[in-house]
Amino acid sequence: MLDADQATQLAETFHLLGDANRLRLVYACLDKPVSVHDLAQQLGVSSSLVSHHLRLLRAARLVRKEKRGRQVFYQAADEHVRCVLRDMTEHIEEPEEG
Amino acid sequence: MLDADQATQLAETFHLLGDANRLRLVYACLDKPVSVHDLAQQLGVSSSLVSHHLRLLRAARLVRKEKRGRQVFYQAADEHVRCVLRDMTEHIEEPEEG
DNA sequence: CTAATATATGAACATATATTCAAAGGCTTA
DNA sequence: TAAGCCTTTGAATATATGTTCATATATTAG
Repeated sequence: MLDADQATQLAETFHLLGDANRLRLVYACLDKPVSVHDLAQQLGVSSSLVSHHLRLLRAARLVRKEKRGRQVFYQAADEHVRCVLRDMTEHIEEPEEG
Repeated sequence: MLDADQATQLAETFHLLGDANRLRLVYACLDKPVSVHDLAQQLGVSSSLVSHHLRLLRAARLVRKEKRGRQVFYQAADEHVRCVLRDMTEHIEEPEEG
């Protein structure tokens, strides 16, 4: 079972992936570190918005930060994150059953 | 990579798990069908609220509906759902690294 | 039929939150 | 030092959404 605190923390983590831009951010740096500027360019949004979102993603340890000179690179935190995205992608690609 | 439509659909699915009550609903019927009334009682919320949430979860095929007499039983849709929840639970239980 | 139980639905509201804009830090080069 | 680039931060706003309440629909019992 799941107590209330665990449920809240889990939900908060899922909530972060529940926004299209944030989800695309995680996807974009799933396998390699990417700078904030490049992430913004890939998504077609402002660096400010990217930074706001990355802050939240990092707080939930969904991405990791790595500073290189004046640039900051982010990448998906661990294998769990990759696995969650992979499974959910399979889920939505599954044809209707029943 | 992930196109905009896929990202939106994926995000919408994650978004549904991003609410503590909805998440607890899925958890509560992860391994067996549970009636709306029992779900409401387990979570300590109204049947109305449960029904609202189940409708959304069902639309995303996160849960399945099964009618028995005047009761309606719901259960988690498939193995992907169970896997996503398991992986994310492991993620939040992981100790801080780096 | 009426009564009772279980579930679903619709509207209304209070709250949360994604986004934008402006400005500030930090680091590198000249 | 100053200038320029990259990133972060804070406030303001428009929108989305979880919850409640009242009501409706369905199914069973008497």
